Amino acid sequence: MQAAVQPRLSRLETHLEKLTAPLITKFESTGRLTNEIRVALASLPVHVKHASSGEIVVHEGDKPHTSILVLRGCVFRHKFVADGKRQILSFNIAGDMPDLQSIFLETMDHGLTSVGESELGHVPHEALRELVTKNPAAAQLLWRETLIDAAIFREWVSNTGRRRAVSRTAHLLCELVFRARAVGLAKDNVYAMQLTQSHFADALGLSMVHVNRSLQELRRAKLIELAQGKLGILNEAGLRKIGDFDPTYLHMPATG
Amino acid sequence: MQAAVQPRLSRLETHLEKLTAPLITKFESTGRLTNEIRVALASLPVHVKHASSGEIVVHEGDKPHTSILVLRGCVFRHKFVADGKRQILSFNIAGDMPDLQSIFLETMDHGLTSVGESELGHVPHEALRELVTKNPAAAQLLWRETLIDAAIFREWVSNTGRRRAVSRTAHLLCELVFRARAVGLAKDNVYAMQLTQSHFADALGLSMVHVNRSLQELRRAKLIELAQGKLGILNEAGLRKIGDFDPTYLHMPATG
DNA sequence: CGGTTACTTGATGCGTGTCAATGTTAGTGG
DNA sequence: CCACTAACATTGACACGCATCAAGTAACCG
Repeated sequence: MQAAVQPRLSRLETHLEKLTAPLITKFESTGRLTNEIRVALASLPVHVKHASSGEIVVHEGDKPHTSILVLRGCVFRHKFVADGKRQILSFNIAGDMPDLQSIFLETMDHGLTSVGESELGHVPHEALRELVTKNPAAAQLLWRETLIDAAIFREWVSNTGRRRAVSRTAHLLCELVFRARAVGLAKDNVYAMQLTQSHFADALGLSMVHVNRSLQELRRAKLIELAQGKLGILNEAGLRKIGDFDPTYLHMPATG
Repeated sequence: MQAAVQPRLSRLETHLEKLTAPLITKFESTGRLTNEIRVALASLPVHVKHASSGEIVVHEGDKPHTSILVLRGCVFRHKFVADGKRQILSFNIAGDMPDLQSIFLETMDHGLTSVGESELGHVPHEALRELVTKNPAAAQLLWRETLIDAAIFREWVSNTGRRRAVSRTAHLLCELVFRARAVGLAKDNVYAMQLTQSHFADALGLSMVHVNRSLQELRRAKLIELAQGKLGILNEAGLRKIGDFDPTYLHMPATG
């Protein structure tokens, strides 16, 4: 399957099995990963590219022929509204495929930008389509990922629509930590991230100034520490309470 | 395939081929519907139930064994946040499967309520899973539906996060009319709907009072007529401009 | 025809945005 | 190693969009 669609080889592609590792790790925790699927995923052609800080990797309106698998770093999806204001739609870390939907939706309805430096695996749609046509189990695993993606959007609609600034901010922090933990990126309740308050503002539908004040309120309440790219959760129960955070919507295997 | 999973028969089920008609009509316009898929969809077992006005059909937290296909009427998805406020996540009309995601996401992260009286087809997950396992083309058509669903959520995040009340309201009206048109439910730019201003408020993250004032502003500007359950678009270009509405996110076949 | 539900209107206050200045930190080159 | 710079974070003053409260009106319904 792979030979037909193999793109130009990068040096890293000689270690194919390693490239989809973050994806496989993620699926493993769900208990849905058979050996057959693992092999199929591991043999997907992946072309690794480096993205620099702030680089727009995919533009709104593009008609891409690959989907992106985040290997290292962090990216975000975004839209622009009429007056130039930006809305961030999701943050995505290692193991996420933030534009997987483009395999069946021709035109990108949003853009994709790298937060800091990141490494992104580009997977040809052709290969993905062949995989999901021939391997229903793998298809359903990927489909499920896009369904969780949608579930997160639903929660963001609620968050933005019906919670006030402090609660909204706390909710986002909870989500980030939960998802980072699930892929082993948040040890000891500390998560290294490079998001600025400006990113938070655009994700939460708030002004940067107000995000700053909301974060201060969370710090004053001894719920979090946040400085120099390190987010520390001091009181998770408290943060979840303020953020009205119930992780059900993340549809993780064993989250109580 | 069907015999194994056939649920108790309702009288209407003797006309199986008619029940998935709204779904098939919708897919036909995309040009992706082969005869084989049509037959497969038409032979899905569908158990028709009537839902009364305001009836909660599926609750948040449920673990359903069927997905719902709207046959007639209108339903909406919703979540509740800590202080009891409600957020509406989508409005769904004939041909929509608002909780299709439940085939792979065990727990409902939102509820489903009927707006007025409606007729809902319940399709067993078992039959759907068998269909999508044996028929990749049908699977991809359904997958694509859930991807469009997600695209609409993304737009709602932007709408709620970054547009002000009047623009937000106009945007929602545009979306409703576009989607109604796509399934033949909005003739002559008039769409019959039973949504109250309260529904709009919960969908837009606004108070009912402010929705009322926003609608008045749109009426004063001669952009819409809205009364007695009839929404009339008087100046579509104007409404789209105010609502900053670009239908790309609906991923319809031929929308300019 | 009385009760209910939806819509409308006005008055008031709060939450958040905007503007503008300043502080802080990290990176850079002389 | 320090001056310079740019990006990010913080603070205060003020304005405004929208929520809330409350009352009233119109439409619908059995």
